[in-house]
Amino acid sequence: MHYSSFLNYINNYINLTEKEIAFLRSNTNYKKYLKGDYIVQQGAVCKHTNFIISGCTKNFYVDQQGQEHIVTFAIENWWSADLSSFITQTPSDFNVKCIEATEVIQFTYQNQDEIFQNIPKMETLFRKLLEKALVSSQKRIVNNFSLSAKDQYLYFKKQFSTIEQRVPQYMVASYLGITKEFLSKIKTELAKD
Amino acid sequence: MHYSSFLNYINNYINLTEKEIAFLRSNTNYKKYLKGDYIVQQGAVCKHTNFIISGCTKNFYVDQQGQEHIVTFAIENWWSADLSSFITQTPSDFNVKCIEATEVIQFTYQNQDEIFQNIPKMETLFRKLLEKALVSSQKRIVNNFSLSAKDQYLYFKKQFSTIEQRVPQYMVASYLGITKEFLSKIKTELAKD
DNA sequence: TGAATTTGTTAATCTAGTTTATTTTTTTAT
DNA sequence: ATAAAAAAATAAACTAGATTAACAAATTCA
Repeated sequence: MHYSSFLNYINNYINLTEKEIAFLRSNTNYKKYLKGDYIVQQGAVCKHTNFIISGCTKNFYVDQQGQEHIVTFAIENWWSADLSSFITQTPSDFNVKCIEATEVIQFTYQNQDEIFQNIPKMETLFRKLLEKALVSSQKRIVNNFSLSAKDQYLYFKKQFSTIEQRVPQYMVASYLGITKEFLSKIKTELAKD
Repeated sequence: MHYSSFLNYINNYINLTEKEIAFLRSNTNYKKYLKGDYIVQQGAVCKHTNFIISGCTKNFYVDQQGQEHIVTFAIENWWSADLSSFITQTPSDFNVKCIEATEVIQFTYQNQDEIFQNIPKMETLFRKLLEKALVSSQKRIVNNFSLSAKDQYLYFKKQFSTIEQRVPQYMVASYLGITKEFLSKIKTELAKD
């Protein structure tokens, strides 16, 4: 039952045979995290890529001044991991933490490798996911440079209205790279309309 | 002869048979651009992914105020395209322009598709490239938020010293998201040591 | 070779966003 | 229901980096 949303998701992109589905199941596992749990901690190796069945996570970096910078949020039907640590299997500079209780399907580096070798369609799916993720990451860089903080907030709200509603405001500020005080100011300004 | 550096590059990652090499050749083509030529123009579809044999390109966005924001540079042995437009085959928001005379091996969307279907190792190679590109894109976002302009410049210089030496300073400023005047200030400050 | 264009510098003034500190509101747990 | 904790709002002083404008150097190319 845990797998149904995962298989549904995959089914949107590619068609798998019964045998391939069985292979996928036997090379992944289900896990449940509580609110506040770390899936990856700065300094530890990111062991898994996680498909989120339910819940919400943040991927963030803590800088030398102890400030938290959120790189990505992830919710249902998204993927969550520290990619840098996962692909190199070396200690991570980032953290992945559950903002809500979160259920995931996870696979290890080795699992992934075997899945890609046995089901090439899955590698194609991942290649396409990565392309999209890179595009939106580059778009975010451009927005940082060309939009005011206010317009960046509006863009975020438009793109991720679900997340904006689920997540405390100070985390949105951290994602946008501004202070919570300034975001608060922006919001009161926007409300005057 | 044009292909030797391309094949060398690929050989660093995967081993291809003679037959596969022949297939790759017949599904790509060589092209030479002059300094100042556009490879992709804002509003046009990005037809090709380009492997750079020699030269240097910039991928940039022109915002509503007419300001140019450089997203990436690319030199020998790198890939250059507007990924967003290429993967969707829809008009681009970005430009790719040659900063120097530039020779490339290029393939179309269809070429790429056929290559991936006939040489799955090539898709694996691309998947891994994309992973690395995404990691460095995310790292750049974090740096934007957690480093001062000075430290961002130092990081860029360390990471891309070749590019820093080849490219006019105002383009480095554009890449860093600061004004050329401010970069000039940073450099004179750094020189006082 | 020298005029035109591109690139880089300096300095004064300005502003978007930060910092710090205090207060208010909302959420959580008992 | 209520105390404690977490999150949000407000406001004043402050700063990293932008803007403008004038000038200087370096390339380019006729």
